[in-house]
Amino acid sequence: MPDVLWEQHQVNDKTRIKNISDLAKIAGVSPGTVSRALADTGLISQKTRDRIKALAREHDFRPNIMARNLRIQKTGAIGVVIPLGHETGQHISDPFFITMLGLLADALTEKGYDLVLSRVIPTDEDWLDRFVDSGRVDGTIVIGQSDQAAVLDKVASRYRPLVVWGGHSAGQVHCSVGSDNRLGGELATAHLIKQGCQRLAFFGDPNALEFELRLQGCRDAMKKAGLDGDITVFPAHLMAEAAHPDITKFLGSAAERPQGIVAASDVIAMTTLRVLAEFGLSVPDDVKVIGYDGLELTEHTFPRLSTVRQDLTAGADHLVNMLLRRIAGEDTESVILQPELVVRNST
Amino acid sequence: MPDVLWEQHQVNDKTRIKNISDLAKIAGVSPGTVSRALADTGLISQKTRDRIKALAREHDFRPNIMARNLRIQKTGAIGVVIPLGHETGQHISDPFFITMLGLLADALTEKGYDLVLSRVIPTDEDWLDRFVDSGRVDGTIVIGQSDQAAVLDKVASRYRPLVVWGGHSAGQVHCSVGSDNRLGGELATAHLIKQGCQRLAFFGDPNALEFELRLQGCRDAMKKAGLDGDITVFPAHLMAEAAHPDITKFLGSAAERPQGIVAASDVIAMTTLRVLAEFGLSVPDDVKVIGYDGLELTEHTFPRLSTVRQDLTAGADHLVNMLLRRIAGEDTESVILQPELVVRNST
DNA sequence: ATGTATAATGCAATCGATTGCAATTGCAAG
DNA sequence: CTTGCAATTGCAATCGATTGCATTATACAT
Repeated sequence: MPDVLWEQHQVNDKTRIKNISDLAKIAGVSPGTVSRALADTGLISQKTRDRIKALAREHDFRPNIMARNLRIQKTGAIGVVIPLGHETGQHISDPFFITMLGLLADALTEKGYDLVLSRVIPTDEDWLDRFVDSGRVDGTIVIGQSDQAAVLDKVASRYRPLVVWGGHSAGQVHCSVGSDNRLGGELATAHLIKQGCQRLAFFGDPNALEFELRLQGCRDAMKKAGLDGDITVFPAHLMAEAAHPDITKFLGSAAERPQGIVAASDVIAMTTLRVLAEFGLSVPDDVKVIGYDGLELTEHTFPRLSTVRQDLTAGADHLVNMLLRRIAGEDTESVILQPELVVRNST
Repeated sequence: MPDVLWEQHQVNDKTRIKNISDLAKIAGVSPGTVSRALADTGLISQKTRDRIKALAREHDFRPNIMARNLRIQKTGAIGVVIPLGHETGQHISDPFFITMLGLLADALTEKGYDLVLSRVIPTDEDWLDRFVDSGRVDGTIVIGQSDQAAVLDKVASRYRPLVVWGGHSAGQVHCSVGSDNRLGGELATAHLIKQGCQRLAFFGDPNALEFELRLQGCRDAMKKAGLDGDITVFPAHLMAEAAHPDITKFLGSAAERPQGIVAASDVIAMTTLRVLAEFGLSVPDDVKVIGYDGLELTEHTFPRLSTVRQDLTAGADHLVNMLLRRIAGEDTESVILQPELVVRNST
């Protein structure tokens, strides 16, 4: 351990290159030249450029990013914000967010951007303004509209580099990427009906835009199948911990137990599966359950969960590509991806 | 006074306030005064301070963060990096990472720091140097040592603001926070033995430091129980997708099927549960399985998974508190948290 | 050589906020 | 009405890299 301290001293008292001017001095050129050499503009002769780069490597010097950012007026970072609007207790560790976040991290890293993560609980209607105006990021990706569609529209009308993962509704101002939630809901419901379900329930809070759309899809399917009566809507919480007691109560007291349950998300579906098991009900024999999202964890439930898969990888790629185009000043249209029915053992 | 207001509106309608000098101009003071007023240094008289703040709000002006960062030589951001070393295919969406990430996001946000996320696949031994020297962050949290303990030690010897989630081993240079992995492994194994298991297996790759420690704990427990023969070590992959075929093969061909399985992580345990179900084996009757981490998802498996819980919330809090202290120049000791045995239905 | 075109480099002004120090104002006591 | 001291405010130099424009070095042709 003493050696360590000693080493530090050694390194420190030798010529410590702290900025471009220092390097310029020992290279015998001007700071501007160093800057250009390091930046690989074609303006500097091969020879001096190599020499400067070698020196930089030798002293392991890296240009100060803050100064660079200030000068070029860019941060090199993209903000990813997760609004937890319609569900105050909701946690960022929701598997869906997390999956999306990981994919975005990969896509952004590949493009050379940093990802700054922000979990926001919308308290007033300026939360997004504050974030985008903070000057910390060059662009912003919002994951999920929650119940904040109005805020998103407001900001989008003045702030270009903004894209949103979520549903698309008529007249929407902000640019979004998401699956066709209504179609997805219809696929799920039609499948349940085909499996013989008549009494259906929808587990999820329609205050979230995407869930609302999925629910509409459910109704579409029922209409097409000529089923009368409405689907029972139960606004289950998003988080498993919170949803479990709710769903238990609902299923325990429901006068007529639904034969088929469309869950608004895989996490809700998983929780439902567990509650049903606790009631001693068999899935899919007694009740059929289908999820939504197509997360990897649906492979590991028992029984394996049928679901409506959204291609999140493609979605993440779209989000970052479109965002970069918007940063570059281009205009972009919202993208609606095709959802895909995945039939496994729970239906 | 009226003239002033009128003038202000003129300005407001026409030119946007871009920087502190603009605001200083319309306030009739110097830029320095504006800076001090907005920063709430006690140096500016109540009256002018209020006036300036009001103007700032009116024009919704916020000082440029990049300029501020450059001047005060701080970024206001903390890097969180996830090295995916011993497992190239491993994905950031691993539930454990994600959970930790969410907790860190909360803790950092609360302290006023941004979180910049970086997923790194260590290709050479300079990956961490590059990150910490990039100048984008004031400090760095590494989640998981993976097989990169040497790199962490190297960087830690010269870069103070670094803390690591993971195991603690003798002579370790970097400052870490983590549970007592060896004890945790022992707890899990002792529990299995107490439930009557004799032939045991450990699922997980000991190349990762934490897993190695957990495995040592397993051996400790066996020794204490006087069991002869070693525990069978099977280096299952971390990701469920990759682990599933592996485990299937292993359990299908193992001459003597283990009676108890200690999984190095909850995710591995979950996958094991699924494979066993597919073999038609009953848990816990035929085989007992215990996980490690105590993630929330273990509540939702079937059967509910016994596991060794690490208090990740406390861990995250320690990580950020210690990091902030290190940034402030203090020294900190590694922290070892107590793991806790959680017995549910899989053992 | 001499001129000219072109490739390399240097110069100095930015980007916008912070802050040590100097200058001013305010206020009270003399 | 000074003088003195403290409370405010202004001035100007930073922080470090980038870049338009000016200038010098090099190459090539005549």
